[in-house]
Amino acid sequence: MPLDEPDDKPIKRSARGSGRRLRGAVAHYLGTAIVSGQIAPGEKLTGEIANAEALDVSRGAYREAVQVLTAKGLVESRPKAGTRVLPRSSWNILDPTVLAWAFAAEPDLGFVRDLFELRAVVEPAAARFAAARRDKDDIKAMKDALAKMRRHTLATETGRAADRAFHDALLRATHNDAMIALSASIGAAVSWTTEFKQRSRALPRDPVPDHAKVCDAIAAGDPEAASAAMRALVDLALDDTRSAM
Amino acid sequence: MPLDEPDDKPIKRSARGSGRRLRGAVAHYLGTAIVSGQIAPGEKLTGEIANAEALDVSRGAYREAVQVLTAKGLVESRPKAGTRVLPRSSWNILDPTVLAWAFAAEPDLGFVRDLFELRAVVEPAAARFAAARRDKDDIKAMKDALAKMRRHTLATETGRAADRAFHDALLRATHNDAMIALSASIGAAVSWTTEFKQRSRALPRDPVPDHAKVCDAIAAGDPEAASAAMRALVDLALDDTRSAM
DNA sequence: GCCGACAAATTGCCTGACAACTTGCCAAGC
DNA sequence: GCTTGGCAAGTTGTCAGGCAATTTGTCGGC
Repeated sequence: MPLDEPDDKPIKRSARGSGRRLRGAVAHYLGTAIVSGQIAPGEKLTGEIANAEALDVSRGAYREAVQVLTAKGLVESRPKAGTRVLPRSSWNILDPTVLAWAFAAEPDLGFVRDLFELRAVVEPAAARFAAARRDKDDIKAMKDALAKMRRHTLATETGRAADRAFHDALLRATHNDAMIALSASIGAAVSWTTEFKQRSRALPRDPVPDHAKVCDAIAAGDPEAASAAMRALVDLALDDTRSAM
Repeated sequence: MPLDEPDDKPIKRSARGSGRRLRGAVAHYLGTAIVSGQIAPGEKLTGEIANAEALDVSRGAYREAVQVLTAKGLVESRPKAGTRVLPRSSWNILDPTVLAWAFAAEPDLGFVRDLFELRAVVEPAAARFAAARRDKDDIKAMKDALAKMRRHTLATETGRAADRAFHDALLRATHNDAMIALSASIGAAVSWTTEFKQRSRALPRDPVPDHAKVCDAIAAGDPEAASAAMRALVDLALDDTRSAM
């Protein structure tokens, strides 16, 4: 008589909804565990057969998940040595998925600061490029996002999505693939700083005018004004975030 | 009597040396094919069984390779739909491996321009941060790289490696993980611009003094001077590269 | 004390089969 | 004619077990 199985299947239950396959769930599980520091760099995780069994998945699915981690520079595995967590410096932290793992738990404040600094460097310059290169569609996308921001405020999720969409449209308007690739990372920075502001219930400022100034300068094709307006926007955001912490 | 096998095993032969496993070779093969445009976005590649057989690898190994591509945003695969190449905008173009694939063949000039622009934006700002935050080890790393650049010139591969090491050390000196993560991407930009200059045999300038100025300003802890020196360096590199093309 | 060979442990790869999931067709109904 | 529902087929997704390849650590010899 076979034993019944009172155990929950840990992975199969958790977070299997959003079109994410089984290996995706495993990757998410391991990825968050690593990024959050539960498995420190240099540590070696348990062997494939044991770990796969522990998570109640086949070895093949487990391996595919590990390939994903390897592809993002989180781990490295060699025969007989096992698979080890690599030092933080070799992680692809700007990868959208890794970013999502990092923000799944309460994110490290130092890292949020780093992202914000990157944003402060890139966005004013991006605004300059955007003003020089934008086309009709770019302007439309930015104006649409701006309108949505006006309608729903930053208090609603739709409003915050519109905020992200605005910055995304701006980066796309640079017509520079390298900067467009930074969109996800910078979007994360935008999201989390507004998130902090939101929490402390300190929303002293209406963000729309600042964004509108940037938008207008870009539409007008004035690089210097666009860059300056964006710098002002970022500086204000920095002030607000500082006072919220 | 079994047939002999006159066929070369295409993947197993090619580029299997550098510690790269079989799945790595397959990923490289597919990755370069996609990044170089041989398989255009929107196209769907042949089914797993057929393609795996064509490459003479097992389906499991082939799938692990595809997982890597998926992790880097190059493809997306769903049951019954097959696996399709995603639009360029969703590729993780700044991922070191993707960058390597992009530069495996003759790289797209427009993309090199994009990377260079990103470098021009990030590096002066990074120099500013570095001047404010560098510690003894950072300075040592930069000085070492500089010394190596002096010894072997940019005409040798060791010299170019030292150049990359210099810029890498500079970015690390920012103590900003987000910027450190850009090191690989910016390193690629540095590499390829000097590569162009090298080819056209136009090496009008000794790069060492410019680098030394940056290094000194950072060691002195002068952010403005560091930023200015780096901007000058990048501008000169831009001039040289322009005249080389 | 250094160097080389060997053995064990772990990942790497293979085969074959079945399950799950979509898509696209096709028919029925409005 | 258009929409809607179900149905079937095709492709990826997952499973199981076994063997090969590779590297590390150790043990013996020099």
